Parts: sequence; structure tokens; C-alpha cells
Amino acid sequence: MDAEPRSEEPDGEDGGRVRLSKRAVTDRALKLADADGLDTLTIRKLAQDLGVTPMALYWHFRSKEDLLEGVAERVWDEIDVNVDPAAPWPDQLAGILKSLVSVLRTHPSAPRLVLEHEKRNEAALRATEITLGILRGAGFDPRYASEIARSALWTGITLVMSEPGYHPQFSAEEHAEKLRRNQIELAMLPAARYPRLVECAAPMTACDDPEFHYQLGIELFIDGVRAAAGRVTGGQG
Amino acid sequence: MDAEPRSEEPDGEDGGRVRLSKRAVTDRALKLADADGLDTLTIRKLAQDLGVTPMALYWHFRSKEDLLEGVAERVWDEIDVNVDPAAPWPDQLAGILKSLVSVLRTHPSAPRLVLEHEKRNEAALRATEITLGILRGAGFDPRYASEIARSALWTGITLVMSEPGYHPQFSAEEHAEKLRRNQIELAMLPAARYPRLVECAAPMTACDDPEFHYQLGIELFIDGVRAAAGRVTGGQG
DNA sequence: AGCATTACTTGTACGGCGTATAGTTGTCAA
DNA sequence: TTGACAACTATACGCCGTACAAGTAATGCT
Repeated sequence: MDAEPRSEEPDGEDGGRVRLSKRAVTDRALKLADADGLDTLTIRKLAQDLGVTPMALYWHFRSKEDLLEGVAERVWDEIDVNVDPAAPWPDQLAGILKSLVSVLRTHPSAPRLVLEHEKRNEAALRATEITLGILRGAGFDPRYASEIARSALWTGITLVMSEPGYHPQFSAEEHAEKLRRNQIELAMLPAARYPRLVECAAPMTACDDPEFHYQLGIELFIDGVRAAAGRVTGGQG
Repeated sequence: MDAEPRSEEPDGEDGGRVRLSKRAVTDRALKLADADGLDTLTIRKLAQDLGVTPMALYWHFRSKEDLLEGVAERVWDEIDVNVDPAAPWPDQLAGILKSLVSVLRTHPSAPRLVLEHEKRNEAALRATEITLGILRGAGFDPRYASEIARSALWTGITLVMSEPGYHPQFSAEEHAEKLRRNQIELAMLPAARYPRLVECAAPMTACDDPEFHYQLGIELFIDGVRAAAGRVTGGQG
């Protein structure tokens, strides 16, 4: 069940047949998912890409679900949870969030992977532990700390997914086309009934400045937590 | 393409054959999805449930995607966007959010439906218009208003999806079992390395008081927006 | 009344999916 | 040389969405 090859050094030669490994498979899977979209990733396609039979993957993984969990774990691994423990807690919290967001942004498929395959793994546990530590240090009790830690994770995920025009499955041209149509669609709405939508047609659909989007999103969250802290703790725990 | 039966009154008799309609199909689809989980909903199953051949549904919908969009629209329709225009804007915003959350909570499949099928429809447009109106009234410029309106929608969706133990596809018993295992798993972690997780094992996994979850989530968001308002507007626009 | 048209529904089939099961090969210790 | 075992292949099954074509009941026109 848990078998893994003990041959440590498969070479990089393209010609020579290379044994598969869990890592090799998840790497390739993530690359394919990022390139073509998560739900066009099939076992058969991945196997072909790796030059093996579909069933070969089932030696390394129990199921497709198991495989995707492996990919999600790979993503978690990339998240850097080191923060300056001397900094004020809101800055520490923001630091973790930024780190999360930056990883999710580099892998278009990552948000859905993390969202849909929430099996616990080492890296995820460590990130949660650190986040909880920051919040407990800020004076929140376990109940609040848990709620807010969960909220932080979801904030990071949805920040990336809600970036206007986030549609990993589409090419750049399709994407631009979609944007144009959406903008026109909104702008052409009857201004009498939808004055705000017409007025906001551009910023509702486009995202000329992603940094604004992410900075505002993180600020919104941190300020919310800060307000909660003021309400339920004695101040700077 | 846009055909719809004009016979207005299919009776409620179980014995008599009743013509299908877009509404009848989406109703049944939502009911099935809520009961058994969104991704066990197949065209064949839905058709059997309605007592017709799978292909019968393709008279009313171009594709499964089209059908699901119809279901999502149905969900949007249920959201009540009436708020007291005399109330302070944070209360108005919270009102909309609560209405959104309450609908999503009554339909376990709704969050994913709304999230994954974001085609614009009448009801969604109206909700967005009103939200934008509140934010513009609060003094936010179109860019901020757009960002925050989007953020409000995502906050509502993720609030419901992040309620501990939200797993619509599982039965009550499976659900309880899962919770128990998760809690034990966390509580049994090495306390030296994961002190916070061990300490928060219960509130991280269970949700004895859903109201706390939702109230805190909404507060977090509203307070964040309030802080942003203080920063970028001249106060209570 | 007769008939074409429209509105639905069925029947059949195709290609693709995840994966169960069983068989084949390469590697290496004894 | 042999045999055990890890790593993979071959084949097949039962799902899925849906294209295509044929069938049937109700409706509107003459």
C-alpha cells in the first residue's frame, strides 16, 4: 500500500526509461493542471504525459482522489510560514496571509486543490499551528482563534479566486475576449435600473492593478480581526 | 432554442403524465443535489427521478452546464435584497450578507453552484446593484465599491462552506464519525510540536454553535469595511 | 376535417472517464 | 539459475455527457 521505490537516483536523461515516483507524478500533475485547468486533468492524460499506462499510476496512488491530495500537499509545502515573532501580531498574521496568497497565485490550480482536498498534512498542520499561535498570542481564546485561523485560510483562497478574470482554464486571448464582452454587457445595462453597475462596469470586471486587489483584501481581513481583538481581548495580548 | 410550454397548468396528480418545464427540472435538480451532493447529480439520475429519458432534458437545456446555471439562478432568486435604506450603511451591508448566508445555508449545494456557475442573471445583477449602491453611498469610489462588493459575495459563500463539518455529500452519521476522528487526530498530535492545535482540537473541528461562526464572520467583514471607509472616505458618506 | 408544424420524448450509440483484476516484465538476493 | 517481489501493462466494466435520428402528441391553418 505504501510502497515507494528505494532507488534514489533516477537520472535526467530523456532517452532512458525512468522509474516513476510519487513526487514525479504529483509534480507533473500540478504542471499539467496549472497549464490546462484542473478538471481537464485526467489519469489517462497524465499517464500519457509521463509515458506510462494509466494503471501504472495506481501503483503509487490508491485513487485519483489520493493523487490530488498529494498534489495539494505539494502546494502546502511551498508555503513559507516563517514570520518575525518580534513583530506586532497583525503584521505576523498579514505575513502568513501574504505567503499563502503568493503561492496560490503562482499555481492557478492551487486554490481549488487546497479547497477541495483538505486532508490534513504535515505542512498544513504547521501553518495552522503557527497561525493559531499568533492569534492566541494576540489574546484570542481557542474558540476565536480557531474561527479566525480558518477564516484566514479561506480569505487567502478566495482572494486569489476572486481576482477579476481568474479563470485558469482559459487562454490569454479567450480571457481578454471574455473580459471585453463582460464589460460591454454591464455598460449596456439600462442605466435607469442599474446605475451603479453601469458606473462600475470597468472595475467590476477588469483588474488593471492586481496589487490593489490583494492589498485591499488583506487589509480588510486584518482590520476586521483587529476590531474583534479590541472587542474580545484586553488589547494587545 | 428558447422554447417553453405555454400550457400553464400541469396538475399535481402523480398518476397523470406532467409535461416538463425548465422550472420543474431545476427544482428537482436542486432538491436532488441538496439531498445527495452536487457531484452525484447526473443527467441520467435526474431524468429517472423525473420519470423521463435522459435526452428529454436536452430539450429544455443546451447542456448539463446550462442546466446547472439554471439551478444557480434559482438560488439567486431566493435571496432577499431588500434593506432599510434609512439604516446606517454597515447595517444595510450586514443585512444583505445575512440574507445571502441564510439562503446558502438552506441549500447545501448552493455555495458551490453560485461559486462555479457565475453567469450573470437578473437576480444576481439586482443584488450586486444594491450592494454597490450601499457602498457608493458610504463614500467608496467605484474601484473600492467593486472590490468590496465582490468581497462580500465571497465572504458569504465561504462562510457557509467553512462552517466546521460542512460536507453536504455525507450523511449525518458519516459526518459525526468524521468529526470524532478529526478531533481525536488533532488531540493526539505531539503536544510539544503542536501545542496550539492540541489545545484547539475541539473548536477547530466541531461547531456546537453555528450562530457564533456566522456572526463572527459577518462582524469580521463589516468591521474590515468600516476601517477601510475610515481610511479612504471622508467618514459616513 | 385534413394536414403540416411545433413541442416534446425516446432509442441507440459514441467516446471518454476512473479503476478492478489479472498478467507481464525487470531487478536482485540467495 | 531461481524465485520473490516491485513496477508496470493489458483488458475490460460500468459509469458519464450527449450527438443524432426517429417517434408521437398537441396545435394552428386552411
